[in-house]
Amino acid sequence: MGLTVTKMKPKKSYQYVVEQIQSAILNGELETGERLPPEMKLKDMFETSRGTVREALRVLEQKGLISIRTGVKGGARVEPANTQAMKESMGVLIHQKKISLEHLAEFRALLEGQATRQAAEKAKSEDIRELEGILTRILDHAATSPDNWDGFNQLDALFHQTLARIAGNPLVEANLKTIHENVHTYFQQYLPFSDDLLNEDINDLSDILKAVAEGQAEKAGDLARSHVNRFAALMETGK
Amino acid sequence: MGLTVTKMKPKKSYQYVVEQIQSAILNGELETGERLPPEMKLKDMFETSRGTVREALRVLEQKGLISIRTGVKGGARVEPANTQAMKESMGVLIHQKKISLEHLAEFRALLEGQATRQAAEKAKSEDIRELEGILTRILDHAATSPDNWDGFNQLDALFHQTLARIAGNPLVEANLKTIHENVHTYFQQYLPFSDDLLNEDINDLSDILKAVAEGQAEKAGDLARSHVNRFAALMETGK
DNA sequence: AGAATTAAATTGTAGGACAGTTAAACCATT
DNA sequence: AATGGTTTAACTGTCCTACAATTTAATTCT
Repeated sequence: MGLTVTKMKPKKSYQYVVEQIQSAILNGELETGERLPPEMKLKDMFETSRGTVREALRVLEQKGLISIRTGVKGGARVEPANTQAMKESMGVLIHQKKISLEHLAEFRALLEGQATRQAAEKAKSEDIRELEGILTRILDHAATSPDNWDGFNQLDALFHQTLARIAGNPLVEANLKTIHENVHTYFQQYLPFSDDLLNEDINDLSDILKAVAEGQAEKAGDLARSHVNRFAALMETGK
Repeated sequence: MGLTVTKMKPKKSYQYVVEQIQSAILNGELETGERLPPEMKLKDMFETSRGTVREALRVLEQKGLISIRTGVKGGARVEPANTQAMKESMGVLIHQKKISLEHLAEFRALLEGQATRQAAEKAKSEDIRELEGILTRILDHAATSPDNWDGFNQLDALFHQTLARIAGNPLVEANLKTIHENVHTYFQQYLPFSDDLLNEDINDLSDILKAVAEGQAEKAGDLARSHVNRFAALMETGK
């Protein structure tokens, strides 16, 4: 019985609208920032009702492909590529306990390791300067407002995201960004602030930067991995 | 100037509906499979219009939290947790960022390596049997319809996805599935069929399975990585 | 020139009507 | 008593119309 069938379920009409607008966006027929026709016009173009068009627009909005504003010159505009939808769906999965802190940390360690290793291979001198700049800001921050744990974490994430950008693979970059955002949102609570922790983190980042600057790819990757793993372990034990 | 503000943009009313239903689902107040009230009832409960309720339901549907059926006993039902929405948004990103075959392959090799290594660590005897079953089907397929390249690729993907499932990290699993789908859709063209290729692939999979069955994690991971890299290189050269 | 007002374009929300879909209840025929 | 067809009722799917709210641009007033 090698027969395979696909269910013949008729598409709802808003789906046609979604599909066509989506592929226009993905194919570049609609450029980033470009304005879509108003709902009334779309309704005529697709020969459907305004309600149907609006349902389609809601879906496209949720997918992060467009944003909508009211008023004259308002309407739907094509959004630049962003990880918002991915972040949200990962957040939902975390809530649903389909993804645990362990899963997140494991995946993160894998990606940070890869990103850092590649960054060490590819980094140009201006990249190194950029990383140094971020590290300086972190040191500043630690010196001036050492109890602003949140701002500190944002700088830490920026450091890692910059490494990912330097590494040059947008898939790694996007996934890491999503993970950072979700760790921040859901698991920050588990990592209480302490002076030791802050210094430990700064030391780790310095070591990583040093290895990257010297082009020691394997070492840089290993440092990044163990850095992530160590902090994840702290979160899991709750201290 | 350490003042940070969040814009006061009034929420649209469908968003209140989305939020409340979403948190009811995530908090478990609405159980998986449970039926939501019909649109008319929801409209009354939220004191809004049916159109607004429908826009909210579209968003929840897109988020993968509910599914909707027509007819009596139809309506919105809470979906089990799934990675559909995440895969979709990642797929969109791959398109939008025009991610190259190289980046895709690099990322894939990283994930397949990790998944296969972990599968080797965790696989139970029934997992091994399942993989053997898939390999048998592949051999069958090669024997009976050796020129059905497409069906062959699907089985190959199934083998890798099963490894990912055994590995047990849903993030790795979802990412790999997305990549398989996209490789399948966009790059099939670049890898023309040949008998040698097919045999090579079957040999690779056998070796991987052997290493997994013997619990040789590092070896299994390395085999998977080089397997992916070799095929990616073939695609890039166009033959 | 600058401030206040009005106008116009466009989405947001509400309500009503009817068509399409499906599960279940009912009925008829063998 | 099973089988098969028909009706009914509970829903979603689609369309239409009307008006409120929001925002930019144009106009008028001082």
